[in-house]
Amino acid sequence: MLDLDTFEKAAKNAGFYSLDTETTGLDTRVARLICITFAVGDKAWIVPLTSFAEVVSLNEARDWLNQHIFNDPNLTVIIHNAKYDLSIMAHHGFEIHNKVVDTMICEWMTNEYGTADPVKNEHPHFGLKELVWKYFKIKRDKYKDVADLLFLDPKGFAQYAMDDALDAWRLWNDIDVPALKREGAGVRNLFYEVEMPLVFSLMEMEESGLYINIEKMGGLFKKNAEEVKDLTEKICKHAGKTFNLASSDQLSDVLFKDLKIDVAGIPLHKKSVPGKQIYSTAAKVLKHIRHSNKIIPLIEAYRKATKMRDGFLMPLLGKSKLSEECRIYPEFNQTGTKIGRLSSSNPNAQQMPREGGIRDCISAPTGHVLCCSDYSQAEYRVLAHQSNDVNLIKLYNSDPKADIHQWVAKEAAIEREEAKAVGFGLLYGLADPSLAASLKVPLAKAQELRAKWTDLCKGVLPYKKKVEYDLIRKKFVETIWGRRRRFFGVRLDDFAHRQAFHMTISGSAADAIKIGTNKLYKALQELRQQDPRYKQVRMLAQVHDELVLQCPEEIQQDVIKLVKEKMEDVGKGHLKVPFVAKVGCGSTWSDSKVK
DNA sequence: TGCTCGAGCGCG
DNA sequence: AAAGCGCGCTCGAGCA
Repeated sequence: MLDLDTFEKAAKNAGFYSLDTETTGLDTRVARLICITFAVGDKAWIVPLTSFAEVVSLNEARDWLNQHIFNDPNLTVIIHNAKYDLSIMAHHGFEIHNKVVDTMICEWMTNEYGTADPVKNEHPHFGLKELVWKYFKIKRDKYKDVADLLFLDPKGFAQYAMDDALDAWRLWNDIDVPALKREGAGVRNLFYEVEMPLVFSLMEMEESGLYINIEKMGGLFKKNAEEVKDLTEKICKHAGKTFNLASSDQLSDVLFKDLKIDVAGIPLHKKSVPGKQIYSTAAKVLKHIRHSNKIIPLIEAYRKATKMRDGFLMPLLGKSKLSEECRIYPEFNQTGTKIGRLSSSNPNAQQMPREGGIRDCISAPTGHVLCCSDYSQAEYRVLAHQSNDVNLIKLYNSDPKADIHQWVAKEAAIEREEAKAVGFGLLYGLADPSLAASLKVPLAKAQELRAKWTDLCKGVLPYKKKVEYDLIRKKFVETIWGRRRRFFGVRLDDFAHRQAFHMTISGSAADAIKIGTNKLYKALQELRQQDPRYKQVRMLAQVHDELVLQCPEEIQQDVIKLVKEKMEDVGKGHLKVPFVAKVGCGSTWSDSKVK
């Protein structure tokens, strides 16, 4: 059953092997290994560790594999979703020093739609079994359908486990290697040099989690509960009846039927039918009708308070109380977006409210501080580079800390808020009428502001045109580093134009922070060898242009220096403008941010 | 009870 | 179709 000697020979002969694990759960902090499987070509091996009639002791497996397989830096291990398996393996004492290629990430980089239909705007999936069906038309059972086999039919379970390793091998060799060959050098380089190393930073973040000051958050929760109760009573009194305030349908009836607020200009819901009109009660609508009835500000306050309760206080308190360390453990998904950014979930660390005190409750444990690195105007620096605009390039080179909105405002003799709205709208392709609405100015004024902006930065519109041209000619667009977003089989309308343009900007910024994060991680690994205090410096979270770390209080000044140096060491000698990181430390997430 | 969908809203 | 880009989460409503 074992015959690991033949595995060693085969792996070393090929230079590659694939690995998969079966475990008792998805939480890497508590899950236990059931078995490890390997494949080389069409041969597979299994190391049964628990639950089988005959098992190998964990110590024995660990010693042998660490010594014969995992310590070889010239071997490449193929894993589907390596972050998970490597994390489980690390928890069981395996030390894997092989090169890693992740078939899930490779799939995402070479086809960001995964098994979803690009035309339907579905949420992409990159599951091994779905991909095996897509490419090989092989139907594999889902884990939950074979979990019982472990006891009823161990041989069947073993086969299932080995199939995963065989599938990963096949996916890499038959699909991914040719796909990487077809793609540009940019995609290949990003895959091997950016995304693969990044896996280890994300493992560190997921392992570390975020410490919650439960007492402080409990205080917020108590205050919030009183607020919600008070507002509910007031609103129902105004409405003259009790109803479910969380139901937008019921609220629509109260506002526009009972209270007879004017419906002119209010958008209808999709499910509105001639007999039953349901009007939108979104924040934008409420703001618009705020002065037509005293109930509106109460509803706005109620929405804020319940969003806080249901979206943050309840789930964060619940999760942190489950953990002995008072921590929440957000996941950072490397294949979660179509533009190259990360996404986060369970809970989503990338949507913690800036206002309302949540970030004051996310803190560092005693003796430590949080360290926060924030790229200054990353997207506009990318725009400067991509558009080759002389003024923008001059601006950021003459003053690395320049504020583009301030500069535009001064040069064009407009308000900073106006300049900011125009600049922001430009990145997302905002049309003039919407710009006018958001600034509350006439259309002509909005057009004038936009003209002033594009006149100052003459390279921007031609760059936008270039992206559209590329899109139509090649059906994909690229970031500075060559990451691609494809539009195969998609109508190249204005919507696609906006998506494409935005991807080249935000996607480039995403590449940049990933490269900076890798440089920092590498530096930390080296320092950890020399100075044990650096083992306590941990990456905790990434929020698109921001990186959050935790470090011992006494080395915070050194860490600030290191983080700034490494995060700014992006595109040196290659980009036309510098990247600038604002780095600060503090006892909470709020305090650690540099204003 | 469990599923999907849309509305609404938090973040960059 | 979307009509301002990219995400994930919670709730209500409708359905089986």
